[in-house]
Amino acid sequence: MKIFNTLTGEKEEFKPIAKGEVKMYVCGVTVYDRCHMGHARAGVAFDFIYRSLETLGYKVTYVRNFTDVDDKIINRANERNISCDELVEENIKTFYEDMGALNLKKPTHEPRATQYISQMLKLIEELVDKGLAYESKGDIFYSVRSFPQYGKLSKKNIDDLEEGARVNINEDKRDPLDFALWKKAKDGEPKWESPWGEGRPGWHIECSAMSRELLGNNFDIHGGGKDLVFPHHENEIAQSQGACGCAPVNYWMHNGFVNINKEKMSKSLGNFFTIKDVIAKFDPEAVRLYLVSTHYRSPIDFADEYLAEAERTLDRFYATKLRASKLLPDGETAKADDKLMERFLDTLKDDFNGAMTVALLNEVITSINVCCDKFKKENSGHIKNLASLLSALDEIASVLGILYRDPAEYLESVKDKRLAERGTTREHVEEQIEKRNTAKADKDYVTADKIRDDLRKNGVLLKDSPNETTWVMMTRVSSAMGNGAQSV
RNA sequence: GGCACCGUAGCCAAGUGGUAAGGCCGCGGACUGCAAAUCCGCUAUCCCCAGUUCGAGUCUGGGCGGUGCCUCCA
Repeated sequence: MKIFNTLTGEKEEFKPIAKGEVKMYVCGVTVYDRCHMGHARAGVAFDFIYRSLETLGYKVTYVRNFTDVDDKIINRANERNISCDELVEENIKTFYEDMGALNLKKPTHEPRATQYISQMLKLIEELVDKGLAYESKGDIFYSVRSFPQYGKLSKKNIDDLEEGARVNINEDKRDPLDFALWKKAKDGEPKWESPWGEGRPGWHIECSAMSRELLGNNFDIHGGGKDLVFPHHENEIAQSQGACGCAPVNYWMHNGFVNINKEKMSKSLGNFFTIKDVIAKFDPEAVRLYLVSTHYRSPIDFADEYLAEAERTLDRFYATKLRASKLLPDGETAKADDKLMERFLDTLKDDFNGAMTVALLNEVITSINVCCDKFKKENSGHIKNLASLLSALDEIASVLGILYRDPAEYLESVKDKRLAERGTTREHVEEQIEKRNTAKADKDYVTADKIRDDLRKNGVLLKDSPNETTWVMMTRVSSAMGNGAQSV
Protein backbone atom coordinates (compact mmCIF):
# COMPACT_ATOMS: atom_id res chain seq x y z
CA MET A 1 0.00 0.00 0.00
CA LYS A 2 1.20 3.47 -0.84
CA ILE A 3 0.55 6.72 0.99
CA PHE A 4 1.47 10.23 -0.05
CA ASN A 5 3.54 11.61 2.81
CA THR A 6 3.61 15.39 3.20
CA LEU A 7 6.90 15.03 5.03
CA THR A 8 8.70 13.75 1.94
CA GLY A 9 6.34 15.02 -0.74
CA GLU A 10 6.18 11.55 -2.23
CA LYS A 11 4.05 8.48 -2.37
CA GLU A 12 5.74 5.95 -0.12
CA GLU A 13 5.24 2.30 0.64
CA PHE A 14 3.30 2.10 3.88
CA LYS A 15 5.00 0.20 6.66
CA PRO A 16 2.93 0.04 9.84
CA ILE A 17 4.75 0.17 13.16
CA ALA A 18 2.95 -2.95 14.34
CA LYS A 19 2.14 -5.52 11.68
CA GLY A 20 -1.49 -5.38 10.63
CA GLU A 21 -2.27 -2.37 12.79
CA VAL A 22 -2.65 1.32 12.07
CA LYS A 23 -2.73 4.10 14.59
CA MET A 24 -4.18 7.27 13.09
CA TYR A 25 -4.81 10.71 14.54
CA VAL A 26 -6.81 13.30 12.63
CA CYS A 27 -7.33 16.90 13.69
CA GLY A 28 -11.00 17.38 14.27
CA VAL A 29 -12.71 20.72 14.78
CA THR A 30 -12.50 23.67 17.08
CA VAL A 31 -16.06 23.79 18.27
CA TYR A 32 -16.85 27.50 18.20
CA ASP A 33 -19.32 27.46 15.28
CA ARG A 34 -21.27 25.19 12.97
CA CYS A 35 -19.24 22.98 10.67
CA HIS A 36 -18.56 24.26 7.17
CA MET A 37 -17.84 22.42 3.94
CA GLY A 38 -14.13 22.34 4.71
CA HIS A 39 -14.88 20.24 7.76
CA ALA A 40 -17.09 18.05 5.62
CA ARG A 41 -14.28 17.52 3.16
CA ALA A 42 -11.75 16.57 5.83
CA GLY A 43 -14.29 14.45 7.66
CA VAL A 44 -15.27 12.48 4.59
CA ALA A 45 -11.70 12.18 3.32
CA PHE A 46 -10.43 10.57 6.50
CA ASP A 47 -13.59 8.55 6.96
CA PHE A 48 -12.92 7.04 3.54
CA ILE A 49 -9.31 6.40 4.54
CA TYR A 50 -10.46 4.83 7.81
CA ARG A 51 -12.88 2.54 5.98
CA SER A 52 -10.25 1.69 3.36
CA LEU A 53 -7.69 0.67 5.97
CA GLU A 54 -10.21 -1.60 7.64
CA THR A 55 -11.22 -3.11 4.32
CA LEU A 56 -7.56 -3.76 3.59
CA GLY A 57 -7.44 -5.79 6.77
CA TYR A 58 -5.78 -3.42 9.21
CA LYS A 59 -6.88 -3.11 12.78
CA VAL A 60 -7.26 0.66 13.01
CA THR A 61 -7.18 2.86 16.06
CA TYR A 62 -8.64 6.12 14.82
CA VAL A 63 -8.53 9.23 16.99
CA ARG A 64 -10.38 12.41 16.02
CA ASN A 65 -10.34 15.18 18.56
CA PHE A 66 -12.46 18.14 19.56
CA THR A 67 -10.59 21.29 20.47
CA ASP A 68 -12.85 22.78 23.11
CA VAL A 69 -10.65 25.48 24.61
CA ASP A 70 -9.33 28.25 22.39
CA ASP A 71 -9.40 32.01 21.73
CA LYS A 72 -12.18 31.71 19.20
CA ILE A 73 -14.38 29.77 21.59
CA ILE A 74 -13.86 32.34 24.32
CA ASN A 75 -14.57 35.24 21.98
CA ARG A 76 -17.66 33.68 20.50
CA ALA A 77 -19.06 32.74 23.89
CA ASN A 78 -18.54 36.32 25.07
CA GLU A 79 -20.21 37.73 21.97
CA ARG A 80 -23.20 35.54 22.50
CA ASN A 81 -23.25 36.02 26.23
CA ILE A 82 -23.17 32.32 26.99
CA SER A 83 -20.60 30.17 28.73
CA CYS A 84 -17.86 28.39 26.84
CA ASP A 85 -19.37 25.12 28.00
CA GLU A 86 -22.72 25.94 26.50
CA LEU A 87 -21.13 26.96 23.22
CA VAL A 88 -19.01 23.82 23.09
CA GLU A 89 -21.91 21.49 23.85
CA GLU A 90 -24.07 23.17 21.23
CA ASN A 91 -21.46 22.82 18.53
CA ILE A 92 -20.54 19.27 19.37
CA LYS A 93 -24.20 18.41 19.06
CA THR A 94 -24.49 20.00 15.62
CA PHE A 95 -21.16 18.43 14.61
CA TYR A 96 -22.72 15.02 15.11
CA GLU A 97 -25.85 16.04 13.21
CA ASP A 98 -23.83 17.27 10.24
CA MET A 99 -21.27 14.49 10.18
CA GLY A 100 -23.96 11.92 10.82
CA ALA A 101 -25.79 13.14 7.73
CA LEU A 102 -22.57 12.59 5.80
CA ASN A 103 -22.42 9.05 7.17
CA LEU A 104 -19.12 9.33 9.05
CA LYS A 105 -18.19 6.27 11.05
CA LYS A 106 -17.46 6.73 14.70
CA PRO A 107 -13.72 6.91 15.41
CA THR A 108 -12.19 4.72 18.10
CA HIS A 109 -11.61 7.73 20.34
CA GLU A 110 -12.97 11.27 20.28
CA PRO A 111 -11.03 13.07 22.97
CA ARG A 112 -11.74 16.61 24.06
CA ALA A 113 -8.81 18.89 24.80
CA THR A 114 -10.09 19.93 28.21
CA GLN A 115 -10.02 16.31 29.37
CA TYR A 116 -6.27 16.16 28.78
CA ILE A 117 -5.00 19.21 30.64
CA SER A 118 -2.78 17.15 32.94
CA GLN A 119 -1.13 15.43 29.98
CA MET A 120 -0.54 18.81 28.38
CA LEU A 121 1.04 20.16 31.54
CA LYS A 122 3.31 17.16 31.77
CA LEU A 123 4.39 17.65 28.19
CA ILE A 124 5.05 21.34 28.76
CA GLU A 125 7.10 20.58 31.85
CA GLU A 126 9.24 18.17 29.89
CA LEU A 127 9.84 20.83 27.26
CA VAL A 128 10.74 23.41 29.90
CA ASP A 129 13.07 20.92 31.60
CA LYS A 130 14.81 20.23 28.34
CA GLY A 131 15.29 23.92 27.67
CA LEU A 132 13.02 23.91 24.64
CA ALA A 133 10.42 26.10 26.32
CA TYR A 134 10.58 29.02 28.70
CA GLU A 135 8.35 30.97 31.02
CA SER A 136 7.69 34.65 30.55
CA LYS A 137 5.29 36.45 32.88
CA GLY A 138 3.08 33.42 33.41
CA ASP A 139 3.05 32.40 29.73
CA ILE A 140 5.09 29.47 28.47
CA PHE A 141 6.56 29.70 24.98
CA TYR A 142 8.20 27.12 22.78
CA SER A 143 11.60 28.24 21.61
CA VAL A 144 11.46 27.47 17.92
CA ARG A 145 15.15 28.17 17.37
CA SER A 146 16.08 25.40 19.75
CA PHE A 147 14.43 22.75 17.57
CA PRO A 148 16.76 22.29 14.58
CA GLN A 149 14.27 20.47 12.41
CA TYR A 150 11.66 23.21 12.63
CA GLY A 151 10.14 23.77 9.15
CA LYS A 152 10.75 20.25 7.89
CA LEU A 153 7.10 19.40 7.34
CA SER A 154 6.04 22.67 5.69
CA LYS A 155 9.39 23.00 3.91
CA LYS A 156 9.96 26.42 5.30
CA ASN A 157 13.21 28.05 6.16
CA ILE A 158 13.17 29.51 9.60
CA ASP A 159 14.98 32.67 8.49
CA ASP A 160 12.48 33.26 5.68
CA LEU A 161 9.74 33.02 8.25
CA GLU A 162 11.50 35.54 10.39
CA GLU A 163 11.48 38.05 7.56
CA GLY A 164 7.79 37.56 6.97
CA ALA A 165 6.92 37.80 10.64
CA ARG A 166 4.11 40.19 11.46
CA VAL A 167 4.73 43.48 13.18
CA ASN A 168 2.76 42.96 16.35
CA ILE A 169 5.64 41.24 18.05
CA ASN A 170 4.88 40.01 21.51
CA GLU A 171 7.37 41.67 23.87
CA ASP A 172 7.32 38.64 26.12
CA LYS A 173 8.66 36.32 23.44
CA ARG A 174 12.37 35.85 22.95
CA ASP A 175 11.81 35.29 19.25
CA PRO A 176 8.83 36.34 17.13
CA LEU A 177 8.41 32.78 15.87
CA ASP A 178 8.01 31.30 19.33
CA PHE A 179 4.50 30.12 20.05
CA ALA A 180 2.50 29.74 23.25
CA LEU A 181 2.23 26.40 24.99
CA TRP A 182 0.43 27.84 27.99
CA LYS A 183 -1.32 31.18 28.43
CA LYS A 184 -1.66 32.98 31.72
CA ALA A 185 -5.24 33.20 32.98
CA LYS A 186 -7.28 36.29 32.20
CA ASP A 187 -10.55 37.34 33.80
CA GLY A 188 -13.58 35.51 32.55
CA GLU A 189 -11.63 32.83 30.72
CA PRO A 190 -11.50 29.12 31.45
CA LYS A 191 -8.46 28.33 33.57
CA TRP A 192 -6.61 25.47 35.18
CA GLU A 193 -3.93 25.19 37.86
CA SER A 194 -0.38 24.78 36.65
CA PRO A 195 3.16 24.98 38.03
CA TRP A 196 3.27 28.50 36.58
CA GLY A 197 -0.01 29.67 38.03
CA GLU A 198 -3.50 29.55 36.60
CA GLY A 199 -3.85 29.50 32.87
CA ARG A 200 -5.02 27.63 29.80
CA PRO A 201 -3.34 25.71 26.97
CA GLY A 202 -2.10 27.26 23.74
CA TRP A 203 -3.50 26.10 20.43
CA HIS A 204 -1.15 23.30 19.35
CA ILE A 205 -0.33 21.47 22.54
CA GLU A 206 -3.63 19.59 22.83
CA CYS A 207 -3.01 17.45 19.77
CA SER A 208 0.48 16.51 20.92
CA ALA A 209 -0.85 15.56 24.35
CA MET A 210 -3.86 13.61 23.16
CA SER A 211 -2.10 11.71 20.40
CA ARG A 212 0.67 10.74 22.80
CA GLU A 213 -1.76 9.60 25.46
CA LEU A 214 -3.96 7.58 23.11
CA LEU A 215 -1.51 6.39 20.45
CA GLY A 216 1.94 6.67 21.98
CA ASN A 217 5.08 8.64 21.23
CA ASN A 218 5.32 7.29 17.72
CA PHE A 219 2.31 6.38 15.60
CA ASP A 220 1.54 5.71 11.95
CA ILE A 221 -0.65 8.40 10.43
CA HIS A 222 -1.53 11.95 11.31
CA GLY A 223 -4.05 13.76 9.13
CA GLY A 224 -5.83 17.05 8.67
CA GLY A 225 -6.53 19.80 6.16
CA LYS A 226 -3.68 21.26 4.11
CA ASP A 227 -4.12 24.53 5.98
CA LEU A 228 -2.93 22.84 9.16
CA VAL A 229 0.50 21.96 7.79
CA PHE A 230 1.78 25.30 8.99
CA PRO A 231 1.87 26.22 11.74
CA HIS A 232 -0.27 23.66 13.56
CA HIS A 233 1.37 20.42 12.50
CA GLU A 234 4.83 21.93 12.32
CA ASN A 235 4.41 23.02 15.92
CA GLU A 236 3.03 19.66 16.91
CA ILE A 237 6.16 17.99 15.62
CA ALA A 238 8.32 20.48 17.52
CA GLN A 239 6.43 19.77 20.74
CA SER A 240 6.16 16.01 20.46
CA GLN A 241 9.59 15.36 19.13
CA GLY A 242 11.08 17.90 21.49
CA ALA A 243 9.63 15.98 24.42
CA CYS A 244 10.17 12.36 23.40
CA GLY A 245 13.19 12.73 21.15
CA CYS A 246 11.63 10.69 18.38
CA ALA A 247 9.60 11.56 15.31
CA PRO A 248 5.99 11.35 16.47
CA VAL A 249 4.41 10.51 13.12
CA ASN A 250 5.54 8.31 10.22
CA TYR A 251 3.05 9.47 7.57
CA TRP A 252 1.54 12.94 7.45
CA MET A 253 -1.56 13.16 5.27
CA HIS A 254 -3.37 16.33 4.22
CA ASN A 255 -6.60 16.85 2.34
CA GLY A 256 -7.10 19.62 -0.23
CA PHE A 257 -9.22 22.75 0.04
CA VAL A 258 -12.80 23.47 -0.81
CA ASN A 259 -13.54 26.14 -3.39
CA ILE A 260 -16.89 27.67 -4.13
CA ASN A 261 -17.48 28.54 -7.77
CA LYS A 262 -13.72 28.39 -8.28
CA GLU A 263 -12.89 30.83 -5.53
CA LYS A 264 -11.48 29.89 -2.18
CA MET A 265 -14.23 29.45 0.35
CA SER A 266 -13.87 32.25 2.85
CA LYS A 267 -16.02 34.41 5.01
CA SER A 268 -14.68 37.64 3.55
CA LEU A 269 -15.71 36.61 0.04
CA GLY A 270 -19.17 35.83 1.31
CA ASN A 271 -19.05 32.34 -0.17
CA PHE A 272 -18.91 30.48 3.08
CA PHE A 273 -21.18 27.47 3.36
CA THR A 274 -22.04 25.39 6.36
CA ILE A 275 -22.82 21.73 5.95
CA LYS A 276 -26.32 22.51 7.16
CA ASP A 277 -26.86 25.00 4.30
CA VAL A 278 -25.74 22.55 1.67
CA ILE A 279 -27.58 19.47 2.87
CA ALA A 280 -30.77 21.47 3.18
CA LYS A 281 -30.59 21.89 -0.56
CA PHE A 282 -28.91 18.70 -1.73
CA ASP A 283 -29.16 15.16 -0.48
CA PRO A 284 -26.33 14.60 2.03
CA GLU A 285 -25.53 11.30 0.39
CA ALA A 286 -25.04 13.09 -2.93
CA VAL A 287 -22.78 15.57 -1.15
CA ARG A 288 -20.74 12.68 0.17
CA LEU A 289 -20.61 11.06 -3.26
CA TYR A 290 -19.36 14.31 -4.71
CA LEU A 291 -16.72 14.73 -2.03
CA VAL A 292 -15.41 11.22 -2.42
CA SER A 293 -15.32 11.42 -6.24
CA THR A 294 -12.38 13.78 -6.17
CA HIS A 295 -9.01 12.60 -4.92
CA TYR A 296 -8.59 13.69 -1.30
CA ARG A 297 -5.46 15.72 -2.02
CA SER A 298 -6.91 17.72 -4.92
CA PRO A 299 -8.88 20.91 -4.43
CA ILE A 300 -12.62 20.45 -4.89
CA ASP A 301 -14.97 23.03 -6.33
CA PHE A 302 -18.54 23.40 -5.15
CA ALA A 303 -21.33 24.69 -7.37
CA ASP A 304 -25.00 23.81 -7.72
CA GLU A 305 -24.51 22.13 -11.05
CA TYR A 306 -21.90 19.74 -9.69
CA LEU A 307 -24.02 18.73 -6.74
CA ALA A 308 -27.07 18.33 -8.95
CA GLU A 309 -24.99 16.04 -11.14
CA ALA A 310 -24.08 14.02 -8.07
CA GLU A 311 -27.77 13.73 -7.22
CA ARG A 312 -28.51 12.42 -10.70
CA THR A 313 -25.67 9.94 -10.38
CA LEU A 314 -26.98 8.77 -7.04
CA ASP A 315 -30.46 8.35 -8.57
CA ARG A 316 -28.91 6.17 -11.25
CA PHE A 317 -27.06 4.05 -8.72
CA TYR A 318 -30.15 3.43 -6.64
CA ALA A 319 -32.37 2.84 -9.65
CA THR A 320 -29.95 0.18 -10.86
CA LYS A 321 -29.82 -1.41 -7.43
CA LEU A 322 -33.59 -1.52 -7.24
CA ARG A 323 -33.91 -2.95 -10.72
CA ALA A 324 -31.41 -5.70 -9.98
CA SER A 325 -32.81 -6.58 -6.58
CA LYS A 326 -36.25 -7.03 -8.12
CA LEU A 327 -34.88 -9.60 -10.55
CA LEU A 328 -32.91 -11.46 -7.93
CA PRO A 329 -34.77 -14.25 -6.12
CA ASP A 330 -34.87 -13.83 -2.33
CA GLY A 331 -31.81 -15.17 -0.59
CA GLU A 332 -29.81 -15.47 -3.81
CA THR A 333 -26.24 -14.42 -3.06
CA ALA A 334 -22.83 -14.91 -4.60
CA LYS A 335 -19.30 -13.97 -3.79
CA ALA A 336 -17.99 -10.82 -5.41
CA ASP A 337 -15.86 -11.47 -8.47
CA ASP A 338 -12.17 -11.90 -7.54
CA LYS A 339 -10.77 -9.88 -10.42
CA LEU A 340 -13.09 -7.00 -9.67
CA MET A 341 -12.25 -7.09 -5.98
CA GLU A 342 -8.57 -7.11 -6.78
CA ARG A 343 -8.90 -3.99 -8.89
CA PHE A 344 -10.95 -2.43 -6.14
CA LEU A 345 -8.40 -3.13 -3.42
CA ASP A 346 -5.64 -1.89 -5.71
CA THR A 347 -7.31 1.50 -6.02
CA LEU A 348 -7.52 1.74 -2.24
CA LYS A 349 -3.90 0.71 -1.88
CA ASP A 350 -2.81 3.47 -4.24
CA ASP A 351 -3.02 6.35 -1.77
CA PHE A 352 -6.76 5.87 -1.27
CA ASN A 353 -7.84 6.80 -4.77
CA GLY A 354 -11.50 7.70 -4.27
CA ALA A 355 -11.96 8.99 -7.81
CA MET A 356 -10.77 5.69 -9.21
CA THR A 357 -13.01 3.82 -6.79
CA VAL A 358 -16.05 5.75 -8.00
CA ALA A 359 -15.01 5.01 -11.59
CA LEU A 360 -14.95 1.31 -10.74
CA LEU A 361 -18.36 1.60 -9.12
CA ASN A 362 -19.68 3.12 -12.35
CA GLU A 363 -18.34 0.16 -14.29
CA VAL A 364 -20.09 -2.22 -11.93
CA ILE A 365 -23.34 -0.29 -12.30
CA THR A 366 -23.13 -0.60 -16.08
CA SER A 367 -22.39 -4.32 -15.81
CA ILE A 368 -25.42 -4.78 -13.59
CA ASN A 369 -27.61 -3.00 -16.10
CA VAL A 370 -26.22 -5.12 -18.92
CA CYS A 371 -26.97 -8.19 -16.87
CA CYS A 372 -30.50 -7.02 -16.18
CA ASP A 373 -31.06 -6.25 -19.86
CA LYS A 374 -29.91 -9.73 -20.84
CA PHE A 375 -32.07 -11.33 -18.19
CA LYS A 376 -35.07 -9.41 -19.43
CA LYS A 377 -34.43 -10.51 -22.98
CA GLU A 378 -33.65 -14.14 -22.34
CA ASN A 379 -35.63 -14.52 -19.15
CA SER A 380 -33.17 -17.00 -17.68
CA GLY A 381 -29.59 -17.38 -16.56
CA HIS A 382 -27.34 -14.56 -15.41
CA ILE A 383 -28.66 -14.77 -11.86
CA LYS A 384 -25.37 -15.90 -10.32
CA ASN A 385 -23.52 -13.23 -12.22
CA LEU A 386 -26.01 -10.60 -11.13
CA ALA A 387 -25.72 -11.65 -7.50
CA SER A 388 -21.95 -11.51 -7.75
CA LEU A 389 -22.03 -8.02 -9.23
CA LEU A 390 -24.37 -6.83 -6.51
CA SER A 391 -21.99 -8.15 -3.88
CA ALA A 392 -19.17 -6.23 -5.50
CA LEU A 393 -21.34 -3.13 -5.63
CA ASP A 394 -22.10 -3.38 -1.94
CA GLU A 395 -18.47 -3.81 -0.97
CA ILE A 396 -17.30 -0.87 -3.02
CA ALA A 397 -20.18 1.38 -1.99
CA SER A 398 -19.63 0.57 1.64
CA VAL A 399 -16.06 1.82 1.60
CA LEU A 400 -17.19 4.96 -0.20
CA GLY A 401 -19.87 5.32 2.45
CA ILE A 402 -22.75 5.53 -0.04
CA LEU A 403 -25.73 3.42 -1.14
CA TYR A 404 -26.55 2.45 2.42
CA ARG A 405 -30.27 3.14 2.13
CA ASP A 406 -32.99 0.86 0.83
CA PRO A 407 -33.22 1.71 -2.90
CA ALA A 408 -37.01 1.85 -3.02
CA GLU A 409 -37.16 4.02 0.07
CA TYR A 410 -34.47 6.32 -1.28
CA LEU A 411 -36.24 6.79 -4.60
CA GLU A 412 -39.59 7.42 -2.94
CA SER A 413 -38.22 9.91 -0.41
CA VAL A 414 -36.44 11.79 -3.16
CA LYS A 415 -39.73 11.91 -5.08
CA ASP A 416 -41.53 13.50 -2.14
CA LYS A 417 -38.81 16.05 -1.61
CA ARG A 418 -38.70 17.10 -5.23
CA LEU A 419 -42.49 17.13 -5.60
CA ALA A 420 -42.65 19.52 -2.68
CA GLU A 421 -40.00 21.75 -4.26
CA ARG A 422 -42.09 21.82 -7.43
CA GLY A 423 -45.26 22.54 -5.51
CA THR A 424 -47.06 19.53 -6.91
CA THR A 425 -48.38 16.27 -5.48
CA ARG A 426 -48.39 12.57 -6.14
CA GLU A 427 -52.16 12.71 -6.56
CA HIS A 428 -51.87 15.22 -9.34
CA VAL A 429 -49.22 13.19 -11.14
CA GLU A 430 -51.20 9.94 -10.82
CA GLU A 431 -54.30 11.70 -12.06
CA GLN A 432 -52.51 12.97 -15.14
CA ILE A 433 -51.08 9.54 -15.82
CA GLU A 434 -54.60 8.06 -15.68
CA LYS A 435 -55.79 10.60 -18.21
CA ARG A 436 -52.83 9.90 -20.41
CA ASN A 437 -53.36 6.15 -20.26
CA THR A 438 -56.93 6.66 -21.40
CA ALA A 439 -55.73 8.79 -24.30
CA LYS A 440 -53.10 6.20 -25.16
CA ALA A 441 -55.68 3.44 -25.15
CA ASP A 442 -57.64 5.52 -27.65
CA LYS A 443 -54.43 6.01 -29.62
CA ASP A 444 -54.83 9.73 -29.05
CA TYR A 445 -51.09 10.33 -28.95
CA VAL A 446 -51.38 14.08 -29.33
CA THR A 447 -53.18 14.37 -26.01
CA ALA A 448 -50.94 11.74 -24.40
CA ASP A 449 -47.79 13.56 -25.46
CA LYS A 450 -49.17 16.90 -24.34
CA ILE A 451 -49.78 15.52 -20.84
CA ARG A 452 -46.30 14.02 -20.76
CA ASP A 453 -44.70 17.29 -21.85
CA ASP A 454 -46.64 19.27 -19.26
CA LEU A 455 -45.55 16.92 -16.50
CA ARG A 456 -42.01 17.16 -17.68
CA LYS A 457 -42.09 20.90 -17.27
CA ASN A 458 -42.82 20.16 -13.61
CA GLY A 459 -39.84 17.86 -13.36
CA VAL A 460 -41.87 14.67 -13.73
CA LEU A 461 -40.36 12.14 -16.10
CA LEU A 462 -42.62 9.36 -17.36
CA LYS A 463 -41.42 5.89 -18.30
CA ASP A 464 -43.78 3.66 -20.28
CA SER A 465 -43.44 -0.07 -20.07
CA PRO A 466 -45.77 -2.64 -21.67
CA ASN A 467 -47.98 -2.94 -18.62
CA GLU A 468 -47.53 0.23 -16.60
CA THR A 469 -46.31 3.79 -16.57
CA THR A 470 -43.83 4.72 -13.85
CA TRP A 471 -42.32 8.10 -13.14
CA VAL A 472 -39.39 9.75 -11.48
CA MET A 473 -38.58 13.29 -10.42
CA MET A 474 -35.69 15.13 -12.02
CA THR A 475 -33.36 17.15 -9.87
CA ARG A 476 -33.78 20.89 -9.87
CA VAL A 477 -30.90 21.77 -12.15
CA SER A 478 -31.19 18.95 -14.64
CA SER A 479 -34.68 20.10 -15.54
CA ALA A 480 -33.50 23.67 -15.98
CA MET A 481 -30.35 22.73 -17.84
CA GLY A 482 -28.32 25.43 -19.36
CA ASN A 483 -29.07 28.35 -17.10
CA GLY A 484 -25.91 27.65 -15.14
CA ALA A 485 -27.25 28.51 -11.71
CA GLN A 486 -24.30 28.33 -9.34
CA SER A 487 -25.37 29.54 -5.97
CA VAL A 488 -25.07 26.40 -3.85
C1' G B 1 9.48 38.93 -1.28
C1' G B 2 10.09 33.48 0.47
C1' C B 3 8.12 28.45 0.04
C1' A B 4 4.82 24.81 -2.04
C1' C B 5 1.24 23.02 -5.51
C1' C B 6 -1.42 22.89 -10.13
C1' G B 7 -2.30 23.47 -15.84
C1' U B 8 -5.37 16.42 -19.14
C1' A B 9 -11.53 16.42 -24.21
C1' G B 10 -17.24 21.62 -24.21
C1' C B 11 -17.44 20.75 -18.48
C1' C B 12 -15.87 17.80 -13.94
C1' A B 13 -11.90 14.47 -13.04
C1' A B 14 -8.16 9.87 -12.54
C1' G B 15 -3.47 8.59 -14.28
C1' U B 16 4.71 9.76 -11.41
C1' G B 17 8.30 5.91 -17.93
C1' G B 18 5.47 1.97 -22.24
C1' U B 19 1.28 4.21 -26.75
C1' A B 20 -4.76 8.58 -22.22
C1' A B 21 -10.00 5.62 -15.98
C1' G B 22 -14.83 7.31 -14.93
C1' G B 23 -18.91 10.88 -15.03
C1' C B 24 -21.81 15.07 -17.31
C1' C B 25 -23.04 17.30 -22.02
C1' G B 26 -23.27 16.26 -27.44
C1' C B 27 -23.83 12.98 -31.87
C1' G B 28 -25.23 8.08 -34.16
C1' G B 29 -27.66 3.32 -33.21
C1' A B 30 -30.74 -0.73 -30.50
C1' C B 31 -35.31 -0.56 -27.72
C1' U B 32 -40.19 2.53 -27.87
C1' G B 33 -46.56 4.56 -30.89
C1' C B 34 -43.15 8.66 -29.89
C1' A B 35 -40.39 9.31 -25.54
C1' A B 36 -37.89 8.22 -20.88
C1' A B 37 -34.77 4.59 -18.65
C1' U B 38 -31.13 1.02 -20.17
C1' C B 39 -27.47 -0.78 -23.52
C1' C B 40 -23.92 -0.29 -27.84
C1' G B 41 -20.75 3.04 -30.68
C1' C B 42 -18.27 7.97 -31.55
C1' U B 43 -15.71 12.48 -29.29
C1' A B 44 -8.31 14.40 -26.24
C1' U B 45 -1.82 12.92 -27.53
C1' C B 46 -2.21 15.70 -22.09
C1' C B 47 -0.31 24.90 -21.58
C1' C B 48 4.42 26.17 -24.65
C1' C B 49 9.77 25.31 -25.71
C1' A B 50 14.22 22.53 -25.02
C1' G B 51 16.50 18.16 -22.91
C1' U B 52 17.15 12.93 -20.64
C1' U B 53 15.37 8.04 -22.52
C1' C B 54 14.51 2.70 -27.09
C1' G B 55 10.10 5.15 -25.17
C1' A B 56 7.38 10.98 -21.24
C1' G B 57 0.99 13.49 -19.71
C1' U B 58 4.34 11.02 -16.26
C1' C B 59 11.72 12.80 -15.23
C1' U B 60 15.11 17.63 -15.86
C1' G B 61 15.63 22.93 -17.24
C1' G B 62 13.28 27.43 -19.07
C1' G B 63 8.77 30.13 -20.23
C1' C B 64 3.48 31.38 -19.85
C1' G B 65 -0.96 30.89 -16.87
C1' G B 66 -3.59 29.72 -12.19
C1' U B 67 -3.82 28.55 -6.86
C1' G B 68 -2.36 27.96 -1.86
C1' C B 69 0.76 28.83 2.51
C1' C B 70 3.99 32.40 5.10
C1' U B 71 -1.82 35.44 10.38
C1' C B 72 -7.09 32.10 12.87
C1' C B 73 -8.70 28.25 9.47
C1' A B 74 -10.59 21.33 7.42
